Amino acid sequence: MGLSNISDLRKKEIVEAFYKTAIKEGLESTSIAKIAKSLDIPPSLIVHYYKSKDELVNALINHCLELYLKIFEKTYDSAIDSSQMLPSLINRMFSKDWNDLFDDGVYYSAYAMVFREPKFREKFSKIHKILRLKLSELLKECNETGMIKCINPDQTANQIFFLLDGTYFYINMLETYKEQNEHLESSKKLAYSILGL
Amino acid sequence: MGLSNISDLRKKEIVEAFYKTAIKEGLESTSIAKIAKSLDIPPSLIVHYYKSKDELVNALINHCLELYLKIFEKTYDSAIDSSQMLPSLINRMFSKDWNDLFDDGVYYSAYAMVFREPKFREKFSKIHKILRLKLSELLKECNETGMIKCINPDQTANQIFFLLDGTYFYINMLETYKEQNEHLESSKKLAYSILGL
DNA sequence: TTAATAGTTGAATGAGTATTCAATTAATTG
DNA sequence: CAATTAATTGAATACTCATTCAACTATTAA
Repeated sequence: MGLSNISDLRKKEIVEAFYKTAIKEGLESTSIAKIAKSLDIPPSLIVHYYKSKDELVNALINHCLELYLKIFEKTYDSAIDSSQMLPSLINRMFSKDWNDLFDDGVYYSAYAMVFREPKFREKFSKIHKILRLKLSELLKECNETGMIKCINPDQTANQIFFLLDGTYFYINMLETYKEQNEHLESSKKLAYSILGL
Repeated sequence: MGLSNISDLRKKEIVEAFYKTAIKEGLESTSIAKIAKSLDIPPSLIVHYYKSKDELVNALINHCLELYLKIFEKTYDSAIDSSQMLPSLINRMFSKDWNDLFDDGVYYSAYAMVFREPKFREKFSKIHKILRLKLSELLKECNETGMIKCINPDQTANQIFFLLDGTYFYINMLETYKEQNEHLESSKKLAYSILGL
């Protein structure tokens, strides 16, 4: 993480202010002026660092996807020993308080842009393919230790993520924590069943 | 379907123009002026029928959700006989050309509003709960005919939809039709397996 | 036919938008 | 210290936004 000069620091600061404002106001209705106000700087300074709004949105999407990836990587690293890794990962993936680390409102707004901007589509697919690859590799390792018997690790990794994404997609519509938790538990069980754990 | 007077016709016309414009330009960047232009009417006429932008967005979300629900209901009705209903439904749910009936870009943009507008959250959850209920009832019927042995139809219906939503969420990021189809096929198989078919 | 209502128009309002630019201050380098 | 570069400012640009309003034209009812 270089961020040596002021320029890079400012750029990061601006993107983070964008992210925070977008959480409150919504991604599409967050203007350069609003970001500037939250940082108490003139709007022209933001334009100085990001030549256009498009460039700024681009930087935000990068920021979001990196954040998303980091949360996953952190989950991987936190496992005590390798044999505990898979169940530990599944448990954390299907738990609401883990999901709360990231703002879904901004995430889905950014995702919606995938349908009109091919470059965003590529970014999103890249990150999600990386995540699937990581899980797939973990499954292969667990296969070798005899923990699981997974015939097609790539396919299974995909299935687990389908289940994960679909579950969060639904529970975000639900009001009570109780309801959300019940569905997460149900999906977690199904995930275990798919893995043969 | 009343739509007796001109007022109701105009209102529907406006919402549909909103939807079509949103497909091309994106939901959040579709203004009243743009909708008006596409209909070749002055913006003030739109405001006359929908007192505010918020009311207009509300009407669009209703329109989208009704459209979504209708697609499902049509799929239900199209089954030749009741014994064919379940496999026929699953096949159509997990096929891309069926999904293409509805614009996902607009759908996810609307979904993103769920995080800031409780009234939209309620609308979305209502529709999705109806869909799950319908599938659950179908599973119960299939249980009675002995077609399947589903211990918890409500939970199973949820799981099928988790898988469905998660699969579409992912394949929308993918470029090639081939890739998309492979994942849909894989998920369809898992759905069959979950149902014990 | 007259009166009342509903549909439609175009112009105007004020606030907010992204972006440009010249001027000014701060930091860095020779 | 002097010269150069980078960071910052504030004002101004042209444009789009949602919304208002008075005037106008159909349509309908009495």
